[in-house]
Amino acid sequence: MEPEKILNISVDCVVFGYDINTKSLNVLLIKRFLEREEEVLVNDYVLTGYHVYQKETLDETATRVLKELTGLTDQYKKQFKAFGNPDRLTNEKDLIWIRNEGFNSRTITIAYYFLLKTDDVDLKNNKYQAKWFPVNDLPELGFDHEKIILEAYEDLKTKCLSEPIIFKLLPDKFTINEVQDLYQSILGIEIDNRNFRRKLIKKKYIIALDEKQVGVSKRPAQLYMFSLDLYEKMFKKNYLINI
Amino acid sequence: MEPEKILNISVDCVVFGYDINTKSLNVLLIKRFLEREEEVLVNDYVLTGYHVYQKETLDETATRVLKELTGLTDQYKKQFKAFGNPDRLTNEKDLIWIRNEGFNSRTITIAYYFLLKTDDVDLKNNKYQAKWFPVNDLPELGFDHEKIILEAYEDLKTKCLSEPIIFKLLPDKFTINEVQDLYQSILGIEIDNRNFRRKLIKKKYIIALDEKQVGVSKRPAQLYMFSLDLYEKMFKKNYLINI
DNA sequence: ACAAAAGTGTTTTAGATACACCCATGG
DNA sequence: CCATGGGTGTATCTAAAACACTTTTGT
Repeated sequence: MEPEKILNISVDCVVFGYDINTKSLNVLLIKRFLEREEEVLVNDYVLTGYHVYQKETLDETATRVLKELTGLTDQYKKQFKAFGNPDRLTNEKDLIWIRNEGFNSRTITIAYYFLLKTDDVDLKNNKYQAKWFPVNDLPELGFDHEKIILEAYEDLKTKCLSEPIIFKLLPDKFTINEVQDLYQSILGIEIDNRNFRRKLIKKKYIIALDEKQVGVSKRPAQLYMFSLDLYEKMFKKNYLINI
Repeated sequence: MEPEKILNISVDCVVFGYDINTKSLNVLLIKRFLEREEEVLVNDYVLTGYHVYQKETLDETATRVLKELTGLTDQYKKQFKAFGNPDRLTNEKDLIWIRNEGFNSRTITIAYYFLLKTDDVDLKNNKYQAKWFPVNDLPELGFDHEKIILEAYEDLKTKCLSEPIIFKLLPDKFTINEVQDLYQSILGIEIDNRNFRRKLIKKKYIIALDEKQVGVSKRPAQLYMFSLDLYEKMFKKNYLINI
């Protein structure tokens, strides 16, 4: 039997997945489809989310939602904002959907985002018809989910400049150029390869491995890993005022 | 008649007020007191907060709460986190209080913080017995409000390094040393006056006025103001990766 | 041998840091 | 005239920015 739900509080999850091959930052969305008497009433995409249970924390709800969608646990997650406008679920399709599902139109959602690798998710036979979309090329979205995604993206852009969360989007072993590509994808900027390379290699917590890429069709690159342990040991808060 | 409340969703407000005279960053707290048959059951402090109304946004709830407590409107506010652990209101005093007030023990709160000047609030005859406390010397707090305050403070510390929100805590006309004192209070650090002064004066949106302090007992200092307009005009996002 | 991506150095410029004394004013 | 806080200048160092060619490898 399902635990008791809180009917007016949900958690919505923006699942960011980086595709290292296409160099694309993607968002995982599920299909929202409803038809009646041959007529398609609702046909768009939404974030995955669910009501909070009476006996769980918000973090637990988020973890549960991700696991239900992808099977994954222990991924980086961040609660970034609550959305609670009274009109956030009130466009026509949303009302049809809500009536059909029987939940509260005045629902407040606590939004999280997750950072993981597209490759880690197997979407074959996904029961929600989940699909990856580039964050810069989203489909038609239900509810206020476009807004939620864009705010998550903004937070990610800011945060990746000051915290080493970028490595959550990459495999354990990566090349310098892959990190650069990722920054460029997220931030939508061009970075000078020489300067970037020097800067990154200088960090003591970016560790050169005794390994190179295998199975690439051109010159294989040096592999590196990120040591969270070393990062935290040497972390020193700097109070640089930059206004 | 009071609008309909959402019984399990509240907004709590961390009201930061800077006292330019004592150079103290303070938090405004209200008294929580309950006695029965001569026995004091609850006697501590809490944040101000209230349930969200059915027909208002979360921002509107926060604004309303601040107005009710201080009479002030149009102050800088920021929604910074939602707190929703099932056990967040379950220590003994909290349960007594909740039973007495008749609200839901599984309440999720959306926490905001406000930035203003201690001087702008008149606490004479305040109906909530509101009182300022230095953020570094808080009294005994009910619910999970100490945690909420500390998280708000962390967010403020981070944010004041990269956004010009510091000026929300100062009068319109201020001296360079007042800004320095404020940074030092918030961050708990010492700053070199010459370097700080040079750096601040160089900014084009820090405007020297044709005015000096009046009524001070020593050499009056040059007054400056902050131009949000100029700041926004010249604002250029920098993508400095600092991990 | 060639295509493709990996990798490499130097110069300039901007800003952070460190540091100690004189000055203007009100009392 | 003196106590107090306001205000000032320079030298060093670190890191960012700008910039183009050579090397390695798989095919």
